[in-house]
Amino acid sequence: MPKFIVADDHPLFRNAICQVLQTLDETSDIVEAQDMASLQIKLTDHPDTDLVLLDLHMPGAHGFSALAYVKGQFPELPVLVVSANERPEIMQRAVEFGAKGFLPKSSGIETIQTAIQSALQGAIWLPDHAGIPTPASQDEHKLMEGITSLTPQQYLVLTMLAEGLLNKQIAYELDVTEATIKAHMTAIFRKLSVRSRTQAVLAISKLNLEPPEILTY
Amino acid sequence: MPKFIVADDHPLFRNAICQVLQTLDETSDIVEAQDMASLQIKLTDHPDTDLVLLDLHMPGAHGFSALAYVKGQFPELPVLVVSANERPEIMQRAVEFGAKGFLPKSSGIETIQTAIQSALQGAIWLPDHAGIPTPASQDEHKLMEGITSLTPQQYLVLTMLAEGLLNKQIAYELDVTEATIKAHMTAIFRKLSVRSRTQAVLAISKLNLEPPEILTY
DNA sequence: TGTTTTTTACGACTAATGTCTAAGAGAAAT
DNA sequence: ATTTCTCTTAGACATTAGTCGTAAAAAACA
Repeated sequence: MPKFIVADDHPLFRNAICQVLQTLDETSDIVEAQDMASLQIKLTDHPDTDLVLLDLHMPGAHGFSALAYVKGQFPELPVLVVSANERPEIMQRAVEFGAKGFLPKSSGIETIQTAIQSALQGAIWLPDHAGIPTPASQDEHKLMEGITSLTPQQYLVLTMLAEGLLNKQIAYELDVTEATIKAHMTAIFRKLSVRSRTQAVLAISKLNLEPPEILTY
Repeated sequence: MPKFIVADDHPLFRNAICQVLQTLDETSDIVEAQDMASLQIKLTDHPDTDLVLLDLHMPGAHGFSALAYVKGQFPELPVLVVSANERPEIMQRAVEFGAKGFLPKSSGIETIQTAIQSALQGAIWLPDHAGIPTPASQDEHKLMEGITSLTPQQYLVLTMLAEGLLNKQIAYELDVTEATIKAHMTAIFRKLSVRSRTQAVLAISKLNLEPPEILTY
């Protein structure tokens, strides 16, 4: 009886994935999450999860930073990244950053089944058109490590910073003092190796899915 | 005797484009630029330019913001966007934001010739695989208009802000007072409809080439 | 050439950010 | 039971950021 968490903000696609999981094993225990906040809760509530199917574009998730955060909180938990993105570099990055594989949303039923079973057995799975790996830079890895080391609250503050909110606003939303937010900011800057909120925002926007503009001719 | 400006930071590709321009018309007058700063100079030095071939990833250029800026400074000047990006939405956006067309860097010689001649004659040119237009949002247009209305100095300050520099650092680089940079910042915020440098950075990073995550199933 | 308009520039003032030290409460690990 | 880590807050402090009013310079225009 395998246990899954399906994290995707798109209800239709979440349902579709759940359907496929049912066909794989009738006794599957499936938990759903539609944003990073609920995913956080489900993850702590279900420590015996066998596989997380993670969309990188839910509310509160900023591209690969979401993967880094989950891997940081639950290093042993297998994660299969699910995304509408089809770029080979992105797929390769997912694996490089600790995912068990990358499943494009355009995949057919059989493909989805194969990917999940492969991930459950501990193997890495990538689509045929994933191409040749293009390793991430040293800086990218450093940044991912930094996000990995963030505490849940710090990650939350970072995502709110990435919404363009002031310290004051973040404090109000989280119902804490501005002093607390400042303390979190300082901690975040240290971990991400940046010196200001502006640089922090620039750093995580690099983890979105922007192309490194690889020219070959 | 048509006059061109080829703006691309990649020397090999710039040369390749220039070669093609020569084959089109021996008497072509070709000016080259490798970053936004030099492009600015060349544009003012050569007001009789017939067509600009613009790469959106030169130093000082932040995706479509570079196009917006050029169109703002020289509204009548035809611009053909050249990019390694192959995503249909990006190609359509280029035209929607005022370009005469979009030329993928993977194009063959004949394709490049066709695109340039088409642009010279005032027509819009897009590759076959540009697909169906997916209109930009109201916000995107507002943002582009904002960048269009920036003065040269303001655009420069904005790009340096997007590098994560402090006001103090920008002031030092441009050899002006910090007070001046602050004044520019205020003006930039007004034009982009944002309230802080953090939000300004978030705004222009949206114009890079991020996918609107279009799901079709 | 004279006159707007725009751009660039700056100082003074207020608000927001970021650092440091210190410290209490609670949860989790050993 | 003790240690460790996280989250929280405070106050004091230094720095940075942002607004407003104003003025010189440059460009556009008549």
